[in-house]
Amino acid sequence: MLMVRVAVENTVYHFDKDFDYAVPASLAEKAVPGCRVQVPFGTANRVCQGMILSVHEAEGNAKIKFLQAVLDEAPLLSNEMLFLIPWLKERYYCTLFDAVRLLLPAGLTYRMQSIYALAVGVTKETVQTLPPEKQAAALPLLRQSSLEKGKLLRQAGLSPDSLVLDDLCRNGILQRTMDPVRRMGDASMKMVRLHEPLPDPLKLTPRQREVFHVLQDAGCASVKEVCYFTGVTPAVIKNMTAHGVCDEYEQETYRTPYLTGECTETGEQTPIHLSPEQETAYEHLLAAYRAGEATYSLLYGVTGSGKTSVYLCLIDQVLQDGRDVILMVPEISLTPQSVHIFQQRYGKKVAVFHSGLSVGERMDEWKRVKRGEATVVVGTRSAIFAPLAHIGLIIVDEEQESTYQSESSPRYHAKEVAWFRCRYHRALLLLASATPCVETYYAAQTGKIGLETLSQRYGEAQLPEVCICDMNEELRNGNASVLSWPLLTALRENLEQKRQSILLLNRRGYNTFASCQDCGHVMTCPNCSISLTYHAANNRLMCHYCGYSVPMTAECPECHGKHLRYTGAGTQKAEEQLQELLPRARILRLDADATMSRYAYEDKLRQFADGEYDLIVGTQMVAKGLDFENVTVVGVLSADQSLYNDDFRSTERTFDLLTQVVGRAGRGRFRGRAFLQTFTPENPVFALAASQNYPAFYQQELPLRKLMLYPPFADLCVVGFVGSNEQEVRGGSMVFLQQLRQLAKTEYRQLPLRVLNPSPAHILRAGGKYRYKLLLKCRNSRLFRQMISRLLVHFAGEKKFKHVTAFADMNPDTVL
DNA sequence: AGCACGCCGACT
DNA sequence: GTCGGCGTGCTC
Ligand SMILES: [Zn+2]
Ligand SMILES: [Zn+2]
Repeated sequence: MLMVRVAVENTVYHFDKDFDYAVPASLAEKAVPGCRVQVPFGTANRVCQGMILSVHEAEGNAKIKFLQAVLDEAPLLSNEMLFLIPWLKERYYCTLFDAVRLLLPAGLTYRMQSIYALAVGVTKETVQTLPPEKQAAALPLLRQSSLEKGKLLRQAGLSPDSLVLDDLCRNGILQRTMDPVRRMGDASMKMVRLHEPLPDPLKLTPRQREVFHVLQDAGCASVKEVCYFTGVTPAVIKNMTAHGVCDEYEQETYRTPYLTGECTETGEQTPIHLSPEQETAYEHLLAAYRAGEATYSLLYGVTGSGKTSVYLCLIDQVLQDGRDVILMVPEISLTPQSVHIFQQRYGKKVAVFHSGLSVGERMDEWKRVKRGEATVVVGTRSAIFAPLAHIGLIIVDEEQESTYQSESSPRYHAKEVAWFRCRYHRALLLLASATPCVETYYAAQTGKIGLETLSQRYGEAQLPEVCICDMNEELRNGNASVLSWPLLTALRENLEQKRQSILLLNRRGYNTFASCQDCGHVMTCPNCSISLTYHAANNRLMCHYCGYSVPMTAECPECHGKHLRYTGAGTQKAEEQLQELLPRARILRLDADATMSRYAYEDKLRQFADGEYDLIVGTQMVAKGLDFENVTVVGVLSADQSLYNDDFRSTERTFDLLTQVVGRAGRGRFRGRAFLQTFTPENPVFALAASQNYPAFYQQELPLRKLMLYPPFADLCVVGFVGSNEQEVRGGSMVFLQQLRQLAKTEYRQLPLRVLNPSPAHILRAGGKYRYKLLLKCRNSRLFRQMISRLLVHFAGEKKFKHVTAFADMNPDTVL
């Protein structure tokens, strides 16, 4: 009998596998791997969708059910993708169908919809004998023969999660059928504007008044934006809507400007002149690519060394061979200008993927790639799954960016997926950066992957003058403001001379660390060497990796002075101070995260470039994308929050940021100046960033990683526990730990493993749920993943903890 | 997760 | 006697 293995949509990790189905003779031709199917599943034979993973011949047995329908004419997934599915499941602890969803553009997957109709023989009279609630639910079906679940419940005036319909089905009054429906609807954003006319009298709470003013200024804005600018929660806006002060509505996200920009069919291959250094790197990489085996290299090139030219030359060659290319870039640098470089050269062969695409646009691009019309894919994280058939080269630009790993399940790492694809296609994987992540540089140093270096800045662009501002000194001189004297002076000069400046605030830090005002010593955990966090509740300093804690005192353990202070909260409100200190400056508040629509963001940047603002104040992420002729002063208001964040990567991240800032100041005609403000100027990271010396930073950081057993010398696995009852969540984490210990000392004895005690997550409560976490220093091997997988499956089956969910995340960006 | 099967209390 | 409570176990 002809059988298929199917990844079924309605599974959960703890019982997910490929399920066998028999193929009825009528579908024998159509049932091909890579096609979606409709199958009965579970005791109730609920109809759901699945994906055929493989076809085989086998004996049937009583348990086997039959495929109901094949939903695609031709397979949507290639062989490579079909291999990738179980690989994703094994590495990232997701279900097979979760993996399928990653590979298909949203909008292509169907949603199964429940359609209700009156059962045969049920009449008006039967309905009228029913109790009121049931009657209400059945009445609309006397007028319309069938209705979708949501619509029916709405018409009946019942809540969307009402169970009445199921009851009616059981009583034989209603009949339910499942229908596959295309997930429709484009990416849209919730918008809000003031209601016309406004209610009279207009009564507003202080928070509402803030929202009101923002809306008066802006006319309309996305709910997210309003929340961001005013700091209120969406509930406030909802409340105002309920009182008729404003209206909420959906708006389709703006079509991205650079996708509609015209470009020639084939593009123009203007010749590129490489410097000797670039030429060498290019030749080496080309040779590695030509060798015909999968290869993995790092292109380490200082800021402004012209990595893009090397990319373009390589891409030219790969395309000439008839093979395809993926270029991954961080969201922030996927600007119209950067995309234009590629569109100009490769014309319509370029497909662009990023998070701002509407469902329809994403689908169009996906189809163009699938049909082979686009062979160069430029995009963010999800571009790694582009359905290219003959990959020759994958480039990961700014490879240290943490956005290459997904922060929602499946928590895949795009760089790992890239390596999977390069192995499959015997292609070249090229990671590139001016500040590679320590793990990557280590792999290059130890010869695990190739290394090419570009050490010269292109043209005559010169490094800016860097001023490291000692904020302790400022305090002693009576300056308690957010701007040090040198920075303030520079900003005023710039205003005077009509030049522009950029200031970076820290993203609101979550931790309040303790430092000595006399010697600058920062309190760290003796076990983990990360900064300790001050907890007001018990007046202690705590380590959120291992739970170590000490009482907070005023005495510094280093210099025994009495001025140990905790900082963090209270250093906000920097923006207000800025406006006071520079009353005449036209300040542009900018944020690169999802709070602002892409359109608004590009628009604002253009206004800045046109000189409509004097100063950008942004969070740190903004730093990367900015490149303006007229900007000659760049300042980081406080590098300390980032530097002493309680995370083992905090030094690396801060070095990355500061290096970018310094590397970008003054790229135009005038020499730039960079100001780095800190309470601990003696920290070597500042001098290293000022001189753009990544190798020296690496030499300093690596021994610390080794000593403390952090990547690249160990992998860090976080097991998270979430639930609404704190006791249960805590208990769950303890039981999980016990079972882990048991397995680790018996069956998995050979695994290197160090377990840190379970502890409350950094933000214990989020969204009404309590969260705990367990940290494991391990080696991310197949065997280790098998152990974790078994534990997760077993935990999901524990009746005692059925309200607690556990998940695992390997080397996450932040440790909860 | 969802859903059926199954075994006990309070209703006609 | 039975309707319906939710404990238990399975998903090709
Ligand atoms: Zn001290
Ligand atoms: Zn610790």
